[in-house]
Amino acid sequence: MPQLDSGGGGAGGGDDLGAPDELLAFQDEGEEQDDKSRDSAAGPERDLAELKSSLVNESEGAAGGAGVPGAGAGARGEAEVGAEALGREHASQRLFPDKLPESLEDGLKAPECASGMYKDTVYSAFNLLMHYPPPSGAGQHPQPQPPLHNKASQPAHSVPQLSPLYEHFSSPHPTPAPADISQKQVHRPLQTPDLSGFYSLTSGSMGQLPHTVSWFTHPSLMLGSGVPGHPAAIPHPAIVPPSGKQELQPYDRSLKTQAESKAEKEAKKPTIKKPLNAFMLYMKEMRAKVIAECTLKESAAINQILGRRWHALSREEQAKYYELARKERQLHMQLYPGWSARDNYGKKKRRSREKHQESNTGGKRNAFGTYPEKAAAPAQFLPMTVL
DNA sequence: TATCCTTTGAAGGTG
DNA sequence: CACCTTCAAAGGATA
Repeated sequence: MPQLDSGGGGAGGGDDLGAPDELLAFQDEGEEQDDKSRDSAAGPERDLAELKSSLVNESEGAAGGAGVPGAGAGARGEAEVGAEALGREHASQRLFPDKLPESLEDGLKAPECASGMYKDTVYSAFNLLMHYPPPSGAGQHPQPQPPLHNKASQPAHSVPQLSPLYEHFSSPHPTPAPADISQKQVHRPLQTPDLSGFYSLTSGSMGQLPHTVSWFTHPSLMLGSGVPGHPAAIPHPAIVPPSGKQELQPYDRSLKTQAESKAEKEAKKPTIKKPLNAFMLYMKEMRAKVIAECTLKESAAINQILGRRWHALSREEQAKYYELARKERQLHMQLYPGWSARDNYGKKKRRSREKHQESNTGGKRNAFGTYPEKAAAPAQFLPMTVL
C-alpha cells in the first residue's frame, strides 16, 4: 500500500502521520517478554523489566506446561508477586485493597480476569487465552478466543457505543451490538473525496477491514465545513460538549443558557477530542469482550488486562490498529485543520498533580516508570511502508 | 460532582 | 534530542 498521505497536502501540513513510536512498539511487541525477563541488563532496570514481565507472566506464564520461560509468576511466592503487583504506590492501594471488591472477586471467577494484579493464584486457564496464536487469516481481527466455559458468548454488560470507525473492523461476531450501529455504516457515500484514498483499504491487513468507514462520512460531520446540519445528525465522536457528556447535545444546553454571555457561549463550544491512538482503538473494541469474559466493570482493571493483551498481539495484529489510528489522525487533521492537542490541555483538572510527580519522580507513565515506546529498541518492522 | 485509576500512544512543552 | 506531561476511553471508586 502506498503511503496514505502520499498526496502530501493534508490540511495541517504534518503529512506523514505515521508515528515513529509505532515502529518501536512493534519491535517491542513479541520479543518483549523474553527480552525483558532474560536478556535485559541487570540492575534496577532489570528489576523494572522483571516486574513488568511478571505482571504479564503472572497471567500468561503460569499455565500448566506452556509457561513463559524466565521469571514467571510460578517462581514467585504469592506474597512476593503480590507485593510487586501492589507496589504501585497509592494507586494500587486504592485499586486493590486488602479485600477485593466484589466486582473483582467476581472477575476472578473468569480465568481471563485472574491476573496477578489481584491475586497470585492458580488460574491456569487464563494462559490459554493469552497464548492464542494470532489469527493468521487476514481480516481476522485480533481477539483471543474466549474460553469455552466462560461467558464470552453472553452479551457484554455494557456494549460501548463504538463509533463506526472503530467498529468497522470489529469482530463480525461481536457481542450483540445495537442495531443502529450497522445502520450507521450502511452504504454511506463518502462525502469527503479527498479522504477517500485513505480508506481504500485494498492491501495488507488493513485491506481486510470493512471498507465502509466512519463517523466522518456522516452528514453531521460536515458541520465543520459549513454543510447544513442533518436533522438526525450524530455528533462526531471527537466533538464533545464541554461538560464531557457526549449524550448532552449542545443544542439542548443552549435552551437554558439563553442569557449567558458570549464568553460563556464561547466556552461552551464543543470540545474537539484527540484522535484515538492504536491502543485506544484496541481498547474500544476489546473492552466489551473483557467485560463479558471477566465480569469486570472497573475500567482500571480492564485496561490492565487489555494492556497485556495488547503486548500479546502479533505485530500484524497491532499493525491494524496502528494503521487505523493513523487514519484517525489523518482524518482528524483534515476535519479540524487548526486543531492542536494543546487546545485541550488543562481542560482536565487534575486533583493531585503534585502527588503524581512525587510518587513517580518524573513521568507518570506506567507502573514501571518507563516510557514503553521510548524504552524499546530500534524498530525492525516498518508497518507504514508495508501497509 | 469531579477526579482518580489504569493502560498505550500521540503530541506538545521544556531544558 | 531526550525527557516529561497531558490527553484520549471507560466506568467503578473515591474525595
